[in-house]
Amino acid sequence: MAAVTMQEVAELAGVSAKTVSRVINNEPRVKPDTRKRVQKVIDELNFRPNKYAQSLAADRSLLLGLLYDNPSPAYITGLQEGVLSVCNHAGYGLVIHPCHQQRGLLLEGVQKLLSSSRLDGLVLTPPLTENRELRAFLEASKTPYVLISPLVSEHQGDSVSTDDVTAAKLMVQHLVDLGHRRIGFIFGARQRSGSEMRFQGYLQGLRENNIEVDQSLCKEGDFTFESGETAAFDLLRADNPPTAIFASNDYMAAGVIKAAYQLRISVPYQLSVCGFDDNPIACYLTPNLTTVRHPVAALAQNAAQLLIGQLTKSQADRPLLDMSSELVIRESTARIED
Amino acid sequence: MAAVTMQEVAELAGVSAKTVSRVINNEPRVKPDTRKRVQKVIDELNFRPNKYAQSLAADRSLLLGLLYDNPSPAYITGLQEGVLSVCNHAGYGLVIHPCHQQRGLLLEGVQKLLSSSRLDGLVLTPPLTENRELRAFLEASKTPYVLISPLVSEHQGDSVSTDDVTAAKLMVQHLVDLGHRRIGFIFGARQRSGSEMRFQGYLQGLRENNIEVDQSLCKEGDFTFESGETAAFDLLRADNPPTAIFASNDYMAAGVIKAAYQLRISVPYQLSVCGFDDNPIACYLTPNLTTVRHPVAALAQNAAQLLIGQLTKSQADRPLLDMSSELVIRESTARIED
DNA sequence: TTGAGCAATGTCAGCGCTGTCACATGGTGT
DNA sequence: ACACCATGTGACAGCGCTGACATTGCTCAA
Repeated sequence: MAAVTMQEVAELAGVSAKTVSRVINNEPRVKPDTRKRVQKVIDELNFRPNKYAQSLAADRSLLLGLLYDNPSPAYITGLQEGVLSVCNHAGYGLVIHPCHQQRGLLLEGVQKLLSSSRLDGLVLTPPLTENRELRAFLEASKTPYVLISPLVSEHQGDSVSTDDVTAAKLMVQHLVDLGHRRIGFIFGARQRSGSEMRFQGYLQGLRENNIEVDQSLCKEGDFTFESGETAAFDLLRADNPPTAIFASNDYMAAGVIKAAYQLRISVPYQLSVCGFDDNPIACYLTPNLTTVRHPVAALAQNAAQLLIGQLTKSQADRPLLDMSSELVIRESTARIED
Repeated sequence: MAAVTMQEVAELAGVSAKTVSRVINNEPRVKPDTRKRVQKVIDELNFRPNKYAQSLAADRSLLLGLLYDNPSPAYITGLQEGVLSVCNHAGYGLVIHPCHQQRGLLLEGVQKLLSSSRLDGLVLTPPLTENRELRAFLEASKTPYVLISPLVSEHQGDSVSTDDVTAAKLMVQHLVDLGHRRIGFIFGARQRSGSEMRFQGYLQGLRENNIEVDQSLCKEGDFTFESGETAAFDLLRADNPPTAIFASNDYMAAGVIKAAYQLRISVPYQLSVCGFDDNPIACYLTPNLTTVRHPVAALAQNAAQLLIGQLTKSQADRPLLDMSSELVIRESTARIED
């Protein structure tokens, strides 16, 4: 390995080590000429600054942390890739930290993480974004952080979110366009982010199409498969069942499909079903699921960008990416037939 | 924050910094008495050694890397948690590195990773384990690594694997116990680990039950949903179709379920279907899938343990965890009815 | 009694960088 | 002509820890 050091670069470029340091840190006050010369040597020697020395000397870790306690592995890995891509470009490292709120020790774990890895900042993901205790701790310890899709926007700091209201409205419009007017809705867990927004989108979508809201078509759920199945049984066994069911996420939509199967109701011919999130399962269900795809990686990239901006005080780094969600129409929704 | 340093601990404990260093590194040559006294101060002050200083001084990063290019997010997050749990206990950090073999630049990315993060060792996961170029590079750069579920065992270094042969045999036995004798089999991608072993298990299972192997019941697949669907169509439209289909993974099993649905063959009443891996989708399918669960976290923990042992030359750290797979019987397999 | 041998601890330089400050240079305004 | 400032660069200490080696105080065989 025999790693190249700044010294060697400095000597070869005929400058002091400090100037090399200035170049790699993009400090101003370096003559463009010098900068170019140094950069050339850096490239030639394939020099990479020793992160540990950097961190030690500058007392910053160049590390971000990604905290999560989310049941969807696909969502997690999507976020990871997004954050990582920004980190790599910005010379930061990423420490992932799966939490388990249920099992307690959340705070202790985070505390340990912060003190042992000395992270520069954190990215919080739902449902951790709603953990007041955690937020309070971070505020108290003055740890910079950004939130991804927080429930409430009362937060004074940085956060990024998708526009679930618009997305849900789009989905309702899709169903209405297919001729549906009795559209059932299954809530997600009330305290989790997204739930309420999705419902608002549902309401707005109906309103825009002059469809009266029927409370009996709106059922509680908690984002789990089982809750979707139960809610669907309720809806489908009622006197005047819906011709379409909009579940607030894909897991619940999968439950709806199962309930329909058991009641010998054919999807999509007798019942249209749609979900939300575009979880990988959407493609594996029979029939595969019409749903809404979120720009998970873009969310994560923007969050990381924001955080790094906050850390370096150089806000105007690069423009944020588009974060609009997209309707993915597959097989589970169809024109009404009966 | 005002982090506590070794100096402060040393003064309070009435010893030199070096002795504190000895304690936190578990070096011998420290009087039990002294060790206890120092440890007490460490606990009281909640002292955590500065990793960056440690790394810089000792020229080791205390960092492991986890390389993957696997399409299953659930598998990935499972591995991450396993490796992390060991890392945390051993004072190591983890750097995750999603790769994209297809898009090229794999080697370049790894090279960059190694030189910028100076990882102490790597954990390779399938299908990266089969990348000769990568392995050659690691050997050449003398980077310690362990393999998870490699295809071939010609590897002289460390690796951990599940016993897919036995697991597949268990599955066949389960089907036979339900009365099936014509059992279809769908291969995974030949070059990927597990494929061949699963087939061997299938063959052995049949042999043990004195069932003759019917080549026409064995179809090619490549671990994708579509390949499973296609293979199932082939199998089910044949003259003498199987009464059960054993797909080498859950994605293909989902494809089989879809094919059966389209052919109006009821699962499990007219056809039993089973998968392999216990991917989360197994629980969301209708009917939900009988499959084989792997101890993913245990695999990862053992791999990390092995790697750290290799790095510290102290092999006998702690015993490895059990890595046997387990049959998970759900709704998609049933007694033969016709 | 002595010195060899070892266990337990300390001393000190230095890992590769960055912060601070000092210095050199050249352009301005008066 | 001078002070004054902005710009570009370098010298140097030191971040918190560990490796190599030095030192101390034992024990124990000859």
